Amino acid sequence: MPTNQEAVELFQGIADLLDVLGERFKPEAYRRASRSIESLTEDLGAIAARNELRTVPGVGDAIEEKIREFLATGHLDYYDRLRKEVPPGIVELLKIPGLGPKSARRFWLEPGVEGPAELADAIRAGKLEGMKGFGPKKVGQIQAALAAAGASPAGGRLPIEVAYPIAQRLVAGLRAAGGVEAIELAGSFRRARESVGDLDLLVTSAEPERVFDAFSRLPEVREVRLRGGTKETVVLTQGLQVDLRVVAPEAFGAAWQYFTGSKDHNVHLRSLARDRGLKINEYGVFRGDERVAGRTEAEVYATLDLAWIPPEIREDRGEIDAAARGELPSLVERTDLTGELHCHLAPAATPREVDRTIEAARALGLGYLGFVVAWETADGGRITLPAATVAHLDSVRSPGLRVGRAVEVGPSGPPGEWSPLRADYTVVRPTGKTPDPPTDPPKGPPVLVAHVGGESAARKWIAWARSAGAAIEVGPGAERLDSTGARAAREADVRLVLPTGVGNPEADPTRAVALGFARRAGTTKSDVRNAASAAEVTRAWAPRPRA
DNA sequence: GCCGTTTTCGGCCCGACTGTTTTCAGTCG
Repeated sequence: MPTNQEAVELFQGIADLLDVLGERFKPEAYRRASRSIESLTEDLGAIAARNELRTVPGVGDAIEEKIREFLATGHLDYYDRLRKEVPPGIVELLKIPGLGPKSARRFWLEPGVEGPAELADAIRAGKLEGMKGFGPKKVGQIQAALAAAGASPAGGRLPIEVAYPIAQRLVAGLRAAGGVEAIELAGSFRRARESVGDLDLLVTSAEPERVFDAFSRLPEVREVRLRGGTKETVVLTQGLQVDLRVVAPEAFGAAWQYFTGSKDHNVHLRSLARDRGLKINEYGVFRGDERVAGRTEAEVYATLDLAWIPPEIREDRGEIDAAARGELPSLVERTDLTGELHCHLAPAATPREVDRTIEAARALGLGYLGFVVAWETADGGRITLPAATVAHLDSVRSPGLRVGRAVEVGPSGPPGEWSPLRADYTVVRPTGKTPDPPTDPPKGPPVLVAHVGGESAARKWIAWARSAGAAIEVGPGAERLDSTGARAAREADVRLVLPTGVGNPEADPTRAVALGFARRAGTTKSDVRNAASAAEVTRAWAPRPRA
């Protein structure tokens, strides 16, 4: 059976083809359906089996029919027919920055160009001269874009944990340059999407020119792609595009809302506004010429009688209706976290490092801190912290902070059996030898599943965690649940664990990104194991030995 | 092709920027 991702690509492909064929509204309809499927947390096949495809936003009679055909046969006649009408290279042209469907169609129909390479040849041969709307400057841009596309294919999306430190540096750089009053990040970064295609920065400033100049001169900026009175677009050395916009303070909320998106969320808001005789744009909410809101996001939402909606769930997946009914979930906050359950130290960590970590936990106000004292590595090796270090963490008496021990093992044995060390609880991880969950539920102390990522592994381990009463860790990277996995876990009534960042100074993005993923999945405090009270979490831990 | 507390037909977010334009079209987000 085809995967959701294959359906996403199928409908995107149809949209591109329809675009080139000159269709007006169908392409957007297929893109809408494609985005909608992309944000599903369940297989299309399962939804189809329940006869609920029409509940997916953007799916109507025609697209439901096409999904069913695709699920049943693995292909789609309609798509195959469209592909016969358009040379494959014409769709490739759409990927060239600055070239859209109108231009691609004209190159195809007028000089008869059927792909990027042919277009480059046609330009060199002067075949575009005299084409209306394509003067020397435009042709030069296209030529440069074609060359750039050939040199570095796919300017793909960046994982958010990779983009995170880049974004922090850009913000810090702009602040240091001066002239900046408020500065915030928007776009899919703010919505905590797993990957970002670009970064959106929003600034208020009395001196936009000064800010743009400073932005252009940041060390990571490779080229300035465009610059106007209110926005500047640059490309960073590693290829990421960044948009910087300067807005007036009284419009900051409207602009932040607008540039945070998502597109579908904004379109929905706008149609609500229209129904009320209001107009929303990035400058504010207007009744006629009168601005009625715009300084803060909450103000903008309030004009539509909506509560402020957290950015992580602005995907037009029902959050607007929920806000209208006053039924938005109260999403987990950083300050809800009561402790850390998965703190790794270096294999040769000293007692001093234990103390430093405990200090960090105290600074965050955590009520418990579980150190992994022995662990099985991904390739089946075994590591135990130095005896003096383990003895030291047992001896620590820190008022208000309960220190615990965890042992991290593969799923093969009864958890913890191989370890000579007492453990308050067990962390289970898939290993190279045994990536699948054990058939029997674990016996003994409470269990946290960590280092699980990837769609199929996540599915299996969520099912196991459910039967075992275990929790699963959320966060960035291939070894933790992303927002889709977190939602699946939540829907299976499996508790989540969020990293606090304690004990891992390198992992600044980890804590923030994990929290974003959890919120994106609609997670509330009660879904998170390490947001319960310290007493509740540590109740099952072994009694402390006397010092 | 989708969608509906104004609609089952007639709409479909809206503005910045660029280049090529004598008033606008295309692209992008």
